[in-house]
Amino acid sequence: MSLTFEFASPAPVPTPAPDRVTLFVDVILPLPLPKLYTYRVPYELNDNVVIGGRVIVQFGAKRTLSCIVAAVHETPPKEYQAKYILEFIDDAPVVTQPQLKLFRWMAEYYMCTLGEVINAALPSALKLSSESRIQLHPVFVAEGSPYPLDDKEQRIVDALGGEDGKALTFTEVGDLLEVASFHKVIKSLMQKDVIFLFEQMADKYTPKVVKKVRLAEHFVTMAAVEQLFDTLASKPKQVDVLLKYLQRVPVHHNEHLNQQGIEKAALTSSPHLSPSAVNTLIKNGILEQFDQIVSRFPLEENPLAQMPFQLSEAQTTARDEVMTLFGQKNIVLLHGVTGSGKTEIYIDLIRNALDGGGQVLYLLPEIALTAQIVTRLMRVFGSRLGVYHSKFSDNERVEVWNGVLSGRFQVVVGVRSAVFLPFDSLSLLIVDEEHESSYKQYDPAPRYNAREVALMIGNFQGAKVLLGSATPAVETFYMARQGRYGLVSLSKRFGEAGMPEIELIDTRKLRADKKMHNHFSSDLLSAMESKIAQQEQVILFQNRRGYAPVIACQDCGYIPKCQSCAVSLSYHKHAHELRCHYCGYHEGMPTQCPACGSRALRTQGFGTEKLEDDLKIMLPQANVQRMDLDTTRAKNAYQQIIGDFEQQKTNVLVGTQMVTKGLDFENVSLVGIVNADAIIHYPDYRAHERAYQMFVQVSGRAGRKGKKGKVLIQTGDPTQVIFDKVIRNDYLEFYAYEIEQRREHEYPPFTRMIKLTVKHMDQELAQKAAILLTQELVDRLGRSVVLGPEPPYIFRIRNFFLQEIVIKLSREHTVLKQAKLDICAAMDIVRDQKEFRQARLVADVDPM
DNA sequence: AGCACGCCGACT
DNA sequence: GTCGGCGTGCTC
Repeated sequence: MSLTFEFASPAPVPTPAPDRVTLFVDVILPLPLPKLYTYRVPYELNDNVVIGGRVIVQFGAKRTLSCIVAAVHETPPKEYQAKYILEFIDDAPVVTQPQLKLFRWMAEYYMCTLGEVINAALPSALKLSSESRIQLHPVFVAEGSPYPLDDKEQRIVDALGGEDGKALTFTEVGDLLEVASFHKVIKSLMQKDVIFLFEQMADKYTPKVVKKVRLAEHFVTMAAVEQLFDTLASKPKQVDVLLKYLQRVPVHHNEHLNQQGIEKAALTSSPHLSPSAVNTLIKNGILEQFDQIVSRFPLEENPLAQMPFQLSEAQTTARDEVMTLFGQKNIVLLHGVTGSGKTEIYIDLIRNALDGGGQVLYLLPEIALTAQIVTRLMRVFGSRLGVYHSKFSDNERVEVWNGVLSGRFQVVVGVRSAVFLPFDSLSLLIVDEEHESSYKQYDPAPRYNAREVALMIGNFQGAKVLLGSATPAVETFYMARQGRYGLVSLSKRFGEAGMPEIELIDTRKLRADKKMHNHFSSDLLSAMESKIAQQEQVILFQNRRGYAPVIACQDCGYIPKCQSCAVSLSYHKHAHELRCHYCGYHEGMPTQCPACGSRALRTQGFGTEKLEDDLKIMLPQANVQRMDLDTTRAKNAYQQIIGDFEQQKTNVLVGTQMVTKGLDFENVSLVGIVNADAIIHYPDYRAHERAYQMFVQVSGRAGRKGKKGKVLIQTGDPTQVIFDKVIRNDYLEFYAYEIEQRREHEYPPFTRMIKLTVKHMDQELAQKAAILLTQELVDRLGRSVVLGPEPPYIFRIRNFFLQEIVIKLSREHTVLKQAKLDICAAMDIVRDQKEFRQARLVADVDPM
């Protein structure tokens, strides 16, 4: 100890901790990366750390990203120096703890990264993005540049203006120059020190603002108002405006009303008022204009909100049974035939759950989430109801997200992705049409099934889950039969409506007898004719869009195929072009055969478009409308078509799957399934289930409100087993038959499947990679559980050749977990192979 | 996923 | 000779 001081400084007692802890956070980047990344919290900002909040970090040399804080700790990373967090965005979580837990489970279960889950979960407006901007360099502004600038460069400099420091984004520069290669110009300007580049995080959520007006403060007394009218006596237009304002906002009764004012548009757009008078009043300081941030979902308190409706006896019984079963089980399946009034039961249960103070999530397949159902729910739940739909704008989604966080929305009705919303105290989840395959996300990752996710949320949050369907998924019904789920059945239709009468039409026989007219049997045609004559409506179902799936040259047999996919091009008559339904490629319809020059190009097969066309000729008296992906692409087209049909402007609705879902049309008395065989003959184990569900669901559209409906099914082979089950409308019988098939062939629910797809531009390499992958899988899991590799029916999509491997696993959790690890390991081995660098490997857990 | 670093063809 | 193609590897 060598001290140079006279008085020794106090012995270095362990300093009473200066409380200077260094915090680190693990963040989830919105990227498909397998790990979390650790950043350091600037000491002064320790208090700002929020788990589930967003932070901005520098990732790599050039990128600035926003990400979610998943964990906070004090452990400095050993192998590297953590970078600092640049900025904190939120002072409260945007992602709740229960969500983080759920997202971790999803990533593990569906074999993807947390980043991918986060990416799918967050509305993109919550994902800040770095937008590169350029600005004039201060040195250049002061001294100019020693280098000469060319024309393009000068234009950019001009646009950036002088001292005011205006910044342009790259896109803006691109627009300015009208050329794509603006990077060169920017680069050159940067080298000349004329501009510099900076990154700016832009919050993409913009609140909705309305312009409002109110009376300027010093006029808000009776006396002042009266005086005002005197002064304005010679300005009748302005007086009109003021009168209107006072009528809407009776300031003389209550001065405080003035604070809220009214929307400016209410005055300016009124036909009796002059907009310029409004502006004059504002200019003269009599009215004042202000902005107010408003919700995109107007808070209209509905007086009818609590209006009770009467459940039928059957509904009441079912509701009570559900409630009783919830006492013993967390999951209940409500098996109710089409038209049995499940929705009313849901509403009743939701109301009940809300009274208990919990949140409710009500999931519907996309095509079933219609204005019809939303209006109905709005009427009951008013402003407590949030709606989450894929056709919503991003801003609207953020509002729902925030509304759930703030507690404003206690019920959300939504599609698949609504399972990502930040609930933290759900007491009830409803999955309607639980068998629907649209609950499963195919691509991209996470390839989740919202039904399964809902079940897991229920499990995590201690909430009850109600699954509803007229045609439950075989897996679901099995669980109910096993006693794992409660089961409630509703076998009667609501009201007096009976089940429709189903009839098969043997098209093969009729064709031989020359009783087929194009794709219509005379039976179907005459049935349609008579229904239309009786002012009743008809739905025709054909599960194929477009005009014809194939065109062929009559002379040489040539069939136009997609250049990027292994499919023939479908003919779309309206657009007069050939389209690929897999990659979207399209080209004009050729006038002659590209191979032999013949003009004899004929269509083969038929889609909704051709049916619509044929009907217009065969039933000229009918008003025919088509509803499929092609006619509903525009934002409100769907609503338009439904509306027209509802108001009976159309007699016949021809459509794909879309017409099968949850639409209640009271006047439909006939449903025709034009080609049942196309639905049954599908190369996978679920074909029968899907066909059964489809037939029953379409049939369910026939006959409601007391009218007995009729269903005509055209098929080339009426003897197929499945028809028997459909006609007798006996789900149990169908189930009994199907479950045996599943047991015998070891399909779900007796096993759990994982489908691996290998994609490669090179056919041979795709196959080689798949063979290696299979080998690696067999080594780890055993030969018996690995099937394939095999090219799928459509073996090439978007220029990638596909190979599929299916793994059938035991449903035991531990086995499953281990198997997934093994599968990952096997995939990594293939990925690490130099030869297969270009291969893409995708795992799909519980494929549909 | 981007973005940088690094090694081989068609242009000033 | 350089500009630029995209193959490979990393990002706290």
